[in-house]
Amino acid sequence: MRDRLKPAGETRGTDVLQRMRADIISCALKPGAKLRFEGLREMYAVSFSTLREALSRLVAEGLVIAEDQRGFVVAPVSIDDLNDLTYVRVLVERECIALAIKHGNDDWEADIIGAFHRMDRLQSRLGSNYYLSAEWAKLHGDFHFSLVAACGSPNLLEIRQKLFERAHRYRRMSSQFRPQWRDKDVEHKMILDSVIARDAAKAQELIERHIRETTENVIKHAGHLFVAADEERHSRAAHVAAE
Amino acid sequence: MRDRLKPAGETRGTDVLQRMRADIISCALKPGAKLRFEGLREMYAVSFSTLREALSRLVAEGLVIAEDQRGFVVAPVSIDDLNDLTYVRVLVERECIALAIKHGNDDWEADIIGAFHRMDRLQSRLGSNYYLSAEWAKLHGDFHFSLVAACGSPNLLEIRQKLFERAHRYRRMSSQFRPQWRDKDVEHKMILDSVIARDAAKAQELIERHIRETTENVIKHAGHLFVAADEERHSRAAHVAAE
DNA sequence: TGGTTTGATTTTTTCGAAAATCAGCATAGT
DNA sequence: ACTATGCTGATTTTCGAAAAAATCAAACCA
Repeated sequence: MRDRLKPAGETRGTDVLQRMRADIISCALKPGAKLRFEGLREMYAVSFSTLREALSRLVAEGLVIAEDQRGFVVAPVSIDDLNDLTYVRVLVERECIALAIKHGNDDWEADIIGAFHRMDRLQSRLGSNYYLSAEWAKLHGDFHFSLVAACGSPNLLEIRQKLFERAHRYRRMSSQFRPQWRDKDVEHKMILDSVIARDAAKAQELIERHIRETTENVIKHAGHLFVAADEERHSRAAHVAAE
Repeated sequence: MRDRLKPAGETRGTDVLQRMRADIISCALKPGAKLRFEGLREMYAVSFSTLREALSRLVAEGLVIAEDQRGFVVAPVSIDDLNDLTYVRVLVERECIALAIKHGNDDWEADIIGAFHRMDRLQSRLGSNYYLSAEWAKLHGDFHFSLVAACGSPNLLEIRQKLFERAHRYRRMSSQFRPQWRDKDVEHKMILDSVIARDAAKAQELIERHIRETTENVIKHAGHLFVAADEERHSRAAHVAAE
């Protein structure tokens, strides 16, 4: 089941990278955990070098931290990190969405509406626990990307994407400790409308609030985990693969 | 001469990464050039895996581009890329400097003045061709970093640093085709003064102009190289190590 | 001629063994 | 008792050979 067909021209290292990224975001690999090669080699069924390459790439994405001569560690989570991440995300997303509204054409609008629809439909189908679904998370990511896709700046979009994925790990962490998510779909619809109406200032305002409120919720519901995860790293950073 | 003493705890891969980054920025490895392993292995005297790791990390910095199953290529240069880079840099640097002015303390100010002094002195010593010196480039980078060092956002600083280095390659390219640099030291002094005076709006304005004017100069003096470099990639992307 | 297949060659990617380094523990010296 | 030193086992890092994939060119057919 793990050995699904490789998309044409995809390298094994790239495949491991993606699986590992997913595992870090889903916290199957816990924040702060030591990443020992022997364990990972079994877990992902690849060699040292391939593993090392994937790890190096994850370091660049900020999901893994490397210390020369003493291996790799899953990037720890902390309130400071989350706040900084939020700060930068607000800056970048505001810029992206303003640019997209300026440059976007009809196709761009159509893609947004389509992405929203897909996300909305799956949400209805899944019921109140939609936010635990990996598939919904994917569509949610697609929707947010569609909003800024027409931004026209490859560099800004790339930066945005990396930040989004790091934030995703925090959202994911909190979603497990939260009885009910707030009405995000209402917010999404409002953002959608403001974008289609080409009201840049309003879209910026809404997206900023969307990001900030999510962060507040994460801290409220999962903040207690952060310190624990960090302590774990210092005490017994052990057996990751087993869990 | 190449095998200088390794700083304690530094890994061979990290060492290669740094040498390669320097070579790409200095265009010893030309934009768009195919990076063949056999050649690089001789050039840097390391094994395939180590090389591969360094390359992967450079991909993350945007200095190298990887295509699965068909190797690595030095990131090409183009006017579009430079313009986009400039756009994002203006956004990021403006934010950084405003934050630094807000949060910086006396030590921060002292570091800036020190960094400017070092740069200024070397500049006088080197005379009119200062901008060709690698050492001056280093101090120039240090000065610009010192301006924003107190910004307080690790994420923003990291993004800034990567963008700065990519832009550095463009500056470097143009510097070889330019008879005389403009009076950057005057601009630097003005930025310095506005920062010490804690005039955020002015500092933002000056740094933006500094970046934009540099870009304009690069395009004017080196723009003709960009297309050529790109064509080269398509036609005969050959022997890099030899040159 | 134009386009496709085949096979040899080059280049990239993967592998696991070997070397280097680190962390923990015991021993010796002050 | 306390720091320094040297061992031992665990872990990371490096290596180059072997496997996989792409490229190039000649041969082939329509």
